[in-house]
Amino acid sequence: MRKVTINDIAKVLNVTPSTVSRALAGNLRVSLKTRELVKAKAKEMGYKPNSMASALRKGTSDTIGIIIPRINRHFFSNIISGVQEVLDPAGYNLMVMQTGESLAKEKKAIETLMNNRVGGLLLSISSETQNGDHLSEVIQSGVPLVQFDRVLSEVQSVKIVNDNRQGAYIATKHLLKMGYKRIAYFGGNPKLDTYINREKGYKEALSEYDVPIDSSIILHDTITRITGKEAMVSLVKKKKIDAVFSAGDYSALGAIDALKQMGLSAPEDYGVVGFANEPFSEIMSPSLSTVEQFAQEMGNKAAVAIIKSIKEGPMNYIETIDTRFIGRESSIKS
Amino acid sequence: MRKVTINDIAKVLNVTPSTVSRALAGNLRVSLKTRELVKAKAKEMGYKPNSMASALRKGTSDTIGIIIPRINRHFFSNIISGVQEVLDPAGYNLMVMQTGESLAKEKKAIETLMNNRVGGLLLSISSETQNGDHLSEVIQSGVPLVQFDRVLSEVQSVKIVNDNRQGAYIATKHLLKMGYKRIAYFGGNPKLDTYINREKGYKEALSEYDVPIDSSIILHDTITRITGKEAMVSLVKKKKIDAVFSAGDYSALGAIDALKQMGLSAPEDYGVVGFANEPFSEIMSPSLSTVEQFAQEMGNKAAVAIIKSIKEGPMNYIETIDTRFIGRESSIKS
DNA sequence: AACAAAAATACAATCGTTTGTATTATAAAC
DNA sequence: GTTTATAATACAAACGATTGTATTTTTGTT
Repeated sequence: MRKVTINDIAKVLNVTPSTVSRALAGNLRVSLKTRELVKAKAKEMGYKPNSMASALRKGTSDTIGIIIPRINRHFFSNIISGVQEVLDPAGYNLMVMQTGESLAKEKKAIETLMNNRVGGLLLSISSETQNGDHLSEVIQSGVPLVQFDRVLSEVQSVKIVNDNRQGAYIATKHLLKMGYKRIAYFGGNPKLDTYINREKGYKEALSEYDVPIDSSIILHDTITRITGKEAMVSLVKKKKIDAVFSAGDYSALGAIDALKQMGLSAPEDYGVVGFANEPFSEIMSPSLSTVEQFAQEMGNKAAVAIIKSIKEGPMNYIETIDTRFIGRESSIKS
Repeated sequence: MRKVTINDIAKVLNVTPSTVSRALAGNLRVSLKTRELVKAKAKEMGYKPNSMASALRKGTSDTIGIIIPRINRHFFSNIISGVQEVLDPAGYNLMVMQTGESLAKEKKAIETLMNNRVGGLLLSISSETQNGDHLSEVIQSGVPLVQFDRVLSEVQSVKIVNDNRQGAYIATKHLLKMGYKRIAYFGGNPKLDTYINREKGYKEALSEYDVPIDSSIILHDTITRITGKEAMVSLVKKKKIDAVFSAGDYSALGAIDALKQMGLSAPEDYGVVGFANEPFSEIMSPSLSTVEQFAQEMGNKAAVAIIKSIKEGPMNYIETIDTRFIGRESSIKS
């Protein structure tokens, strides 16, 4: 019941293992006749290549590692799906690691993947990660790296990101067009590029409409349903705002919770726009205006980039994916 | 810049590679003194084990494969999360494969994982899968198998499933208690155990309340938002029902879409209960009564089972996880 | 001090591929 | 028909860890 190996095939056909290996790989150094003979025999004998042996000898495998903060987040699971869409037909496998936003776990994940001799590494950093010190091993070893969504700009690699600035800009502009003037900003971790850029886009739109930027209504770490709700209650009480652009849908949802609780509503009393197009944003009532990010596409691009990097050596460029504004009830006054 | 190997350490310390290997593995055959010496030197030299070499020699790896229909589905991504929660601290890695509900892809995934000499296999079958023929290779090779959520009962393995019957039973009973009498059933693929059991639970509750079972209001393959809406429109027009128990939240959402469109509402005119506790079910309006499945817990249990199977050899039992009914606006008449 | 028993380490084969180099077989050239 | 070029295959050494067996060293006993 032992597995059939290349050597077994070689013995049966009275050739050497090297010939079998080359034949199976389609190497032109072995004649067409033998190539076909070997392939047929391999199939007949039920040969299954041992990826471990191959990886050991070659020093690299057909497995690609991906590291993300959380797999059970709509955005990231869609990215994975997009990655596999490309990797699968190309013959690569995917090993998934989660950091749970912890730098320590991120380091461990990188180490594990390196020990497994992955052919390439896809990474979206944890919110704790401040620099690329822990990536030096990856860079030095020559294993190609592709960063996506949350990237460290200091680290040399392909970077695939959303145009967060543009998305936030359009969303904020939309609110301005609808006549809202005092628009709050709810952001996340202010150290992440993602949120830095969303804030930039927000400010840019305000400036364009000559609306003064008021730092007292620009909030950070206000990205969950709970914190969004609390912030909204407070801002409404202070009568400081007439709308919110939230850098996440959850905090936008929280804002709407707050309005409902206070007997107010969107878009009549306050305009609300989120970011991410979470599945619930369309379903909730009022439905939530938001910015759609193309996660699947991001996954596709990251996968294409890693395959290219594997074949042609590490590269270094940034690719930006446009976002799309989706206007819904929460911000469209009739 | 070459990687440090066990042999390098051996040379430096003037011992043999076997001693180093055993020392690093904590084997008592090597003296405490050498063990500590080796470990220290390994650390000093920046030794990183080569998982491939180890896997080749041992014939198995510390990687566990998981096969699911779709990763970007809330339920499954939460299972993965739960699996990793257990696997991670135990030193196992996870390789994730998606079938997209295709049997052909499922076969390929199994082959790939077997070629990668995974230590164990976690599987939730595709909706196309009818039998376990393609699993014979796994069973024969002795690689432990754990099925979860969607399982083939004919195949010998650990099986971790939700108590779908119980969940459906409680949900239907709840509708009956609320005074609804003519309750439709919206199901999925009627060949999957999952839906067979939900239908069973539904019927059981009806029988208990002496409500006759009417096959004209028992619908299969009605599990998406669209099909749920269409079915609801049709049933309401025919005045056949006063409530729906849907085996999925999406079709329940569709049913509510239908009601809204016809100027009707839940729970006043029709009661609606879903299944799955999708994130949107709490957020939508009216909020949706549903049955919560503990995906994370299922993942935990599957992971524990696979580790146990790896250590103690393949096992064969079924573990059932209770579901929990969550009553919300869509079915609670005041 | 001699010997047995136990502990520690060394030796060597092995896992299944891959790949550079050497060798043999075939074809082409004169 | 010999020489040269080319195609096809064989040989053999890796890749890095693991593990059964053999050997050496240490410890204990009398």
